[in-house]
Amino acid sequence: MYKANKRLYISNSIRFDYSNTCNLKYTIQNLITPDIKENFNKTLNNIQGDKYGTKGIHIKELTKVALAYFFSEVFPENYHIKDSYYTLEAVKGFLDANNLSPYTAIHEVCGAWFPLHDASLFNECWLIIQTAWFFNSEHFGHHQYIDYLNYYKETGEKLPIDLYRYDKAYLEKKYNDKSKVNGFKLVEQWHYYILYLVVCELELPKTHFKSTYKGYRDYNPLTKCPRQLRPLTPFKVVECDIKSAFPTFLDYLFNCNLKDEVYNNLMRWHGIKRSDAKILFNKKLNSGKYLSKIEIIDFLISCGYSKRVANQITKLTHDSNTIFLYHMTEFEEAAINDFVRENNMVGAGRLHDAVLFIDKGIKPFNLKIDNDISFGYKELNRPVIKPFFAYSSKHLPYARVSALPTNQSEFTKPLIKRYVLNKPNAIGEANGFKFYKSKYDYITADFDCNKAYTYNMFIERLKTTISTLKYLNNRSITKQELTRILNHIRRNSNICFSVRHTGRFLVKYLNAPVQDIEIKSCDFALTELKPFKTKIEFLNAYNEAKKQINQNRNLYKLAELLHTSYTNKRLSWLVCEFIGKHETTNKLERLLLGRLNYLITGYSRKPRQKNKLSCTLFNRVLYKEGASKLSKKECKQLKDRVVRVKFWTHLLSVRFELEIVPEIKPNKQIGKQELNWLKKQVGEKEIKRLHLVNKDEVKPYTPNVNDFCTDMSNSIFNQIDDEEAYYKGEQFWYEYKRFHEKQKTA
DNA sequence: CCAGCGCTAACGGGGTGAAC
DNA sequence: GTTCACCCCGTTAGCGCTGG
Repeated sequence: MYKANKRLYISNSIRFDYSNTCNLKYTIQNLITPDIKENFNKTLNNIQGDKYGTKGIHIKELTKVALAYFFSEVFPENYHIKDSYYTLEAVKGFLDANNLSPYTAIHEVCGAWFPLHDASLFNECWLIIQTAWFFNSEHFGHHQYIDYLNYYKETGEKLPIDLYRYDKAYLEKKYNDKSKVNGFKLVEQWHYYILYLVVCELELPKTHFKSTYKGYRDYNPLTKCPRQLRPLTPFKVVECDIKSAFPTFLDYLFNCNLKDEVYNNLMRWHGIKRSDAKILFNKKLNSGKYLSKIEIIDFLISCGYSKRVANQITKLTHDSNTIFLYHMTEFEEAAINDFVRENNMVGAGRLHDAVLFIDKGIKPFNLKIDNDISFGYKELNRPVIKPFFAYSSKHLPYARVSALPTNQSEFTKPLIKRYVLNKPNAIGEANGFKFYKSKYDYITADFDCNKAYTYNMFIERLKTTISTLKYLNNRSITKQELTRILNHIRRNSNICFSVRHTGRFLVKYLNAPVQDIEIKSCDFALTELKPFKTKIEFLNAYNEAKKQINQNRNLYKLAELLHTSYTNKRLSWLVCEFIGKHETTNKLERLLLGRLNYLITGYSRKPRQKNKLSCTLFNRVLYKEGASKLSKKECKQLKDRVVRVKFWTHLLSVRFELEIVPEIKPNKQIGKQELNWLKKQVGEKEIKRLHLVNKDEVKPYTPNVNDFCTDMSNSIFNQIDDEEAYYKGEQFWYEYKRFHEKQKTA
């Protein structure tokens, strides 16, 4: 049984002395010099082609310079270059992941996305590295066409024709040729064909390529490459050829309109294929030496020409000065030149009546020139779309990677990504977080891409996202929006996957019915968009926010307790439970409570039930109950304590903007003493919590409960997700006013 | 049937040196 | 001194590839 023949026909002259996975760190680093750009440019302009004996630079050397240019000018400088990056395979991976060139690679390699620089020689670098990788890859150096011919010539047996995947008639025709097939030669032609395309595209000098001009035609490496091998390039190639070239020129010359009909008539008349019709037509017209004018006129009439025109054509076939072919190629050259000029195709290479060029994604060509000559547009190859999935290890700037772009302008129409189902009351807001009394429910289409997924999990997550977006927006997302999302993930996360393949796979789910929607719940939200750099940073901020809110809440509770007691003139032992287990969390509140209780009752611990009355400050001082029993000294001390309690009550009332009881007038001197005492206990920083924040420091925009269900598309809560990162330069206090208002109305 | 180029085997001319 | 085998080297025919 015939096995796939993977014999390589790579001759020494084109062989590379390193593979795609060879680590070239030392070589590359030695080539990185301050004048790398000039060096790369100089080397490019001296590229060796198929001309024997000239001293151009071989592609394998040029590639090393291109790699040095890549790491010097294209690779972002703020990323660490790992040793494993110094290979052709890795660099191609980076170029494929973030392709800033207009070209399209046929084979995509799995690589991390980096913000590459669009350096001045990026396109040159891209083409050289893609080409070099291709020459070293499994896709180059063998082909079924070569294998089949070679096997036949060596053994005299034909390999199974039904397994042949290309033009079988063409192969059969080649079997009949008696010559020896040199696979090495064919592959060399293939090699120089690709290099010549690159040289044309980049407008490099062709001094090291064999190219001769004769009979209005240009004989270059393109004309030497077998037709079967021409679509096999590292990049997308397009061919534009003149439709029915010679009949078109005859039409133009003799003012008739047959064109394609000529070949059609011959095909019908003789029952032959189009390619054979072409040969027959030219065979006859080239036979001026052997055939009489009458014979040729008869033939032309059978093609569909009128007698008058047929007669005029024989003037060309029987021209003693110039052969018929040159009459045609003169037109051919003019037509090609016009086509190239009109479409401004500087990078195109001529192949007789056609031009070949590396595809740059620009399609609207002027395919008809000089009114009558029309050109065909044919893509010789298309990208091979294969799935791949892996994780890269590049450093990510943020702890959480959102699957959906945060910037609304990424989408043509605004997309709702998140929807909050109910609105609980807020407890408070600090450090960019907002906490709620209870958990609230929400639906989100987003997910964290900075987590480890298997390929299947990842696809399922994306399907859920598509479904949820459809549910939230009441419409299916478009193909473009899907591509934007996939590109966003590829760009910002460590997940390496084929955007082309995944996109193509997911397209069929765009219009699928909505799946079960997952409802999540959470008791906090974020008020800012800027991302955290690490997970611990998020947790620290989250905990800090919780702490600040709890502290404020504790202090407010104390203030309120004191205030109401004072208002009701029932000032006795204060009982207040604080949130927070950690010693430092509510040290200030506990100290203050202890101090107040001491001032009010004279005890540092809660007195026994029976002494309750005697321990109330107001009972004894304000109402002067039993005051006569006290000594003068005791009276003075009691009055002093009243002043101190008054001070605290005033301070806390101002702090939380409570309505101040009229008779309270703080003594500034005593107040200073009290504050100094507390400062000694808890420190300067903590004391600040007792004072209202400067109004200017408060952020102008503060989201409120109305943000939730009113205008969904503009609400900040529908743009960001929990944990969606945020960063604030300076810690700030967020006062409690809003919370206080909520408490009142609740 | 025409054109081009590249490659290779075959051919043929000229020089050389051994054998007669 | 003549002859002939042999080598070197340049030319050429034939076949490969392309285009119509």
